Amino acid sequence: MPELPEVERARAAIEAAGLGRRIADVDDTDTYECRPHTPGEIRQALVGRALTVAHRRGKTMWCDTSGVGRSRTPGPVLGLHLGMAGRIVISPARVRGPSGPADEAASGETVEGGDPRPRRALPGETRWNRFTLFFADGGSLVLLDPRRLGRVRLDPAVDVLGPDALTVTVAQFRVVMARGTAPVKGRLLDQTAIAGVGNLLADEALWQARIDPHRPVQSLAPTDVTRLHRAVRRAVAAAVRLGGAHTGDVISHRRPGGRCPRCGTELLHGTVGGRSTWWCPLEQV
DNA sequence: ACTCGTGTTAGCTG
DNA sequence: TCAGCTAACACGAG
Repeated sequence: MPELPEVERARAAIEAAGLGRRIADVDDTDTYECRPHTPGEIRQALVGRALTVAHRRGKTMWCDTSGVGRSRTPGPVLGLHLGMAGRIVISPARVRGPSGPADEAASGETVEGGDPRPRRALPGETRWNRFTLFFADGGSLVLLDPRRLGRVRLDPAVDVLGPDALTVTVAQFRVVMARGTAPVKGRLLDQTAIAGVGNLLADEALWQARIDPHRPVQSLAPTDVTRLHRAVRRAVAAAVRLGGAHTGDVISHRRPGGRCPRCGTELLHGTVGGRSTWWCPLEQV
């Protein structure tokens, strides 16, 4: 799951529970998740530092890091991407009991980011842990990612992303939609055009705006573009508020036999912009 | 067994 | 050179 709303939830979790904790060790040995870094490279760069700020643009997160010890020179930026199935789990500091760390009691609560829906992973399940920051206080920040399409990397390129979908202005949106022949859904999914719209949010916004996902961007009238801009921002904001991209009005109807929640027409299914797409053939024109 | 997929990107094509 | 498209990635879920 993650689209922008789930990533924002993960960012907020890091902000709430992951900042200012000294990094004592790092498990960066998953060569898929940490590509193109080699095992030990991220560990070497981060041990002794702490995360200081958690940022997000679209579906990409990145954290600033502190200097080591008393050094004021900041460390590298830690980029985090949840891919298609990633989650962030942050566990609290452990309180050392009189007989040592073995009988610690947790202080505070485990904080999660990413898709909030329940899943099958058993408590204590670690096989999907792809990257871990072990804090000096005994807690940790873990990136879980069954599908291994997430990415952890130092100093990620953020400037290649388009404006964030939550805050994109209508002027920026017009520029993005002004050129080319791509289907409008494909353009919405292009992270260098607009950052943060994934497959579900794209279907939801196009349905809200009553625009056929196949329409070439150049064929959109100015009123279509302004309507779509509003629909994108509203759909993303509502999904952030409600807890995920799956909360959209049309999303639960994206299945064989599913009908348009407004007019009852059976939704059509196809591939647009390389992704599975559902739309109302009567209203989306 | 087999298909699908809420993301990204290298590589191909016109 | 560039926009657009496809396959591949990796692996769980139905």
